Amino acid sequence: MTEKLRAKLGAAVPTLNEAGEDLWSELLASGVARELPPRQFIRMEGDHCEHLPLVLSGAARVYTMGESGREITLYRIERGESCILTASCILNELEFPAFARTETETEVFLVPAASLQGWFDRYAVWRSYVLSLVSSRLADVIGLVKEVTFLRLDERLVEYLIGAPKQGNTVTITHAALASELGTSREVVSRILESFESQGLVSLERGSIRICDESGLAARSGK
Amino acid sequence: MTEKLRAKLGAAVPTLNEAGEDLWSELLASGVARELPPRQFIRMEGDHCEHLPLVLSGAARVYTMGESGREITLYRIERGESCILTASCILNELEFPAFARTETETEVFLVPAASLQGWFDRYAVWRSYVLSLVSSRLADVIGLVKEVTFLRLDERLVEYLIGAPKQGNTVTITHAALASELGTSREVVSRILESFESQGLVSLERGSIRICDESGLAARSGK
DNA sequence: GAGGTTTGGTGACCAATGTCACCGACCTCA
DNA sequence: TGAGGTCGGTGACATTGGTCACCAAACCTC
Repeated sequence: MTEKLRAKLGAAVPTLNEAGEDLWSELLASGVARELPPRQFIRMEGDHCEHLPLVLSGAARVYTMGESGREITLYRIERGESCILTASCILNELEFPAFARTETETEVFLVPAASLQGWFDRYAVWRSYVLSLVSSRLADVIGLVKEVTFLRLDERLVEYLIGAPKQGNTVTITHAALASELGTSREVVSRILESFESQGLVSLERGSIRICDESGLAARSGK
Repeated sequence: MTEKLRAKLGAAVPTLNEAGEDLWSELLASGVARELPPRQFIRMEGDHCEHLPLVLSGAARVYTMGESGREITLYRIERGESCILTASCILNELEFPAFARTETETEVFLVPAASLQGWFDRYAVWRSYVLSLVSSRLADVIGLVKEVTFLRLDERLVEYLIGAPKQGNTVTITHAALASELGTSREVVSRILESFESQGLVSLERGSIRICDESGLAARSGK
């Protein structure tokens, strides 16, 4: 039982394989694995955080929302990562400034907030795990500021399509979801996609977008 | 000499007063104080970082830039803070994703990159200093994404004016500098300020903005 | 296959923003 | 006092993006 969990954790978070027995026994003693359904909220804006979720499989989306209800994705938490924003909140006693929600069925390992600081002080492996996550988030979000401030929506849409997970050359996402990614509205996304289609860059189907001319598409992001 | 420096560091970074002699002696042995003139670049985009600057007095602005040359301020580094983005870059071996530049005459204490990781492993005080800085930056920048994505410029301008450093009720800044704060162009700022003035909310002078009706101004940010 | 739900297409419209091209006022300093 | 730089005002414009109001097609469930 515990063996299985340990294997899973080790596989998801390679860094932890360098951990000693002491950290492992604390991890396994105080943490709990949990299975979350898709679209389950992990955190709401303003939450106080009582545990740190570490993603074993699946993924969660971290996003924020404007008054109008429009959303924008800040980043995703994938296998092996954890909701580091939670960690920050715990360590600085801040409120959580965003929403986090699973996208697919997601297995998480929950670590109680109380343990975090102590581990951070005692275990170098844990330290570097946490710190490198926080800092790469910081870099991500700075990149996002840059995008939002200086790029047009069509350029951002291209970047999304190019970087998105694909089956072959097809991105499976609805226009509405794409709008929530980018922080805009469905109509605007549809309009831009339609113009891409009329230029032969993509072909559209209900619920998915096939990229026909990736280099042509990429060229649109430059200008 | 060293005594003076130690006092200065301790005064600027209260956390360090909890540090033991071991950390102090390393700090003082490997770091160097330096006086920087206003508008001096500390970091350029793409830099590799060789030392971590810790601000003893003065302030630096961290910003990024679009292709057109427009700028947007990400945050400021004030007394006692350090260019934590530098720390992230050092620890993760990334390139620096922004610009950092002093605003006023600024005293910094330079810590060589090579020392950082070791201190981070050995000294709890140093750890919590670094981690709390990184995480509060993350929260700041997430807030910025939210602003940029969901607020209109006039609302953001109001927020800036309300939060800005003032002498009495006067904010000393040029329209062009304000534009660089917000990531827009000077003309747009002038236009909005002019409309504020015509509503009796502010009064404008060359190089400064006097806030006449703070609550009226604040009301404009809501709607 | 009927009815509800999800998805996306569309046109019209307007508000917000960025850009260009000036000009004039003011400031500094040689 | 004259020259050059900084600061800001302004009008005209084009583009971009957000919103509203529908509708129609595709899909799902019973």
